[in-house]
Amino acid sequence: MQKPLIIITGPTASGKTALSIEIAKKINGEIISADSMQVYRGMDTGTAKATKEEMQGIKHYLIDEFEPWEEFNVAIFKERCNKYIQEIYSHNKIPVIAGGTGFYIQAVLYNIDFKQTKTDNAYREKLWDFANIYGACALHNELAKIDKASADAIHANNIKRVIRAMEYYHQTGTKISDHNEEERQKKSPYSFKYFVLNLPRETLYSRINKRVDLMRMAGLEDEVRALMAKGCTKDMVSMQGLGYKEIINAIEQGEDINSAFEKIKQETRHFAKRQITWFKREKNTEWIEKDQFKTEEELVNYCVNQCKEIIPSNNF
RNA sequence: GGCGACUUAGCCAAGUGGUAAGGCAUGGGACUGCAACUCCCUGAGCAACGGUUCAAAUCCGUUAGUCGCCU
Repeated sequence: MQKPLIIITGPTASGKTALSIEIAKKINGEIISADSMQVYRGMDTGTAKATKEEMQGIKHYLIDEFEPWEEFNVAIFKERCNKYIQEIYSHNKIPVIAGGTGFYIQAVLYNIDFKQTKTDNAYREKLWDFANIYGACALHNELAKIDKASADAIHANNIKRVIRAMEYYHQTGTKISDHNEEERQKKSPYSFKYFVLNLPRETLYSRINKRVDLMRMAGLEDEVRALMAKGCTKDMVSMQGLGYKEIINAIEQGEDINSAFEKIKQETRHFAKRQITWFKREKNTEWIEKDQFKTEEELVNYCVNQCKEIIPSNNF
């Protein structure tokens, strides 16, 4: 029998964290964060991490589990997340995945296979060099020779994806396009509820702007300086996080911090838009238009009722 | 009141006689081991009116607005 899984996601600043905690409280759940940046220690205000008090005693997983200089990616996420899901079931609780990284959610929800191979950095670099010397199109042509379907699907300028497709072939001898096709057919092993929290665009954008102002007041700049003092550099994946890369740049280039914060707002708005595009494409989602609910309580109750459809009644 | 400059998409901005570059924003989209990443697509007929010309955003005139200087 398929086990229950609750997913709470949506664009940044839509209120996922608070909602997930309220729901977890009511359905006897524990939360697994699906956020590519909250996994890092020391990155708190910039990632809008929930505080201990806000968590209200609900157990959270995949927050503060890695140092900012450690390697982390979907494959690692999936492995850990699966482990925690089992652990939560063994406590007779319901796993609630909360966070805005759609790719990570997809990986777990559809049990995407990432094979056993490791990232091949040397090979990736070799291809990067090739692209730098001969151009993105030349690299893309190389991909077309080994995997025509991928080359057709990936734009030549998207070097990162072109490289991954080539790396896949290099490591497995099979085409990533075939692999993706297979994975796409998969049915979820879970009985799930996939909530996508949303707000009118205008409201969302003004919440984002306000939130960045609050992060600034809460000392985001100091947080970044502290990370830099610990040895964090802008080429690390963790430092590509919104708010981090802009401030590092401003500090290193000696640029105006005000414009750095304006840039953070702008890029966060762009990010929210990309997230929405992602969730629109996902199947079997339940969109929650937050402004249709009069109170937070009404919203929580609605979601909890929806969850009951897939949760055994002895959990309440 | 006089003199001068300017007026091109939501914003910035090229074009100075041959049928409107570019950037940003906005909106849409892709994404299956870096995903808060990376990448793609997306618009106006040039303040208004009237002239000159085969042809005007580009030249001339009038009007309006904006800015500067002067009295």
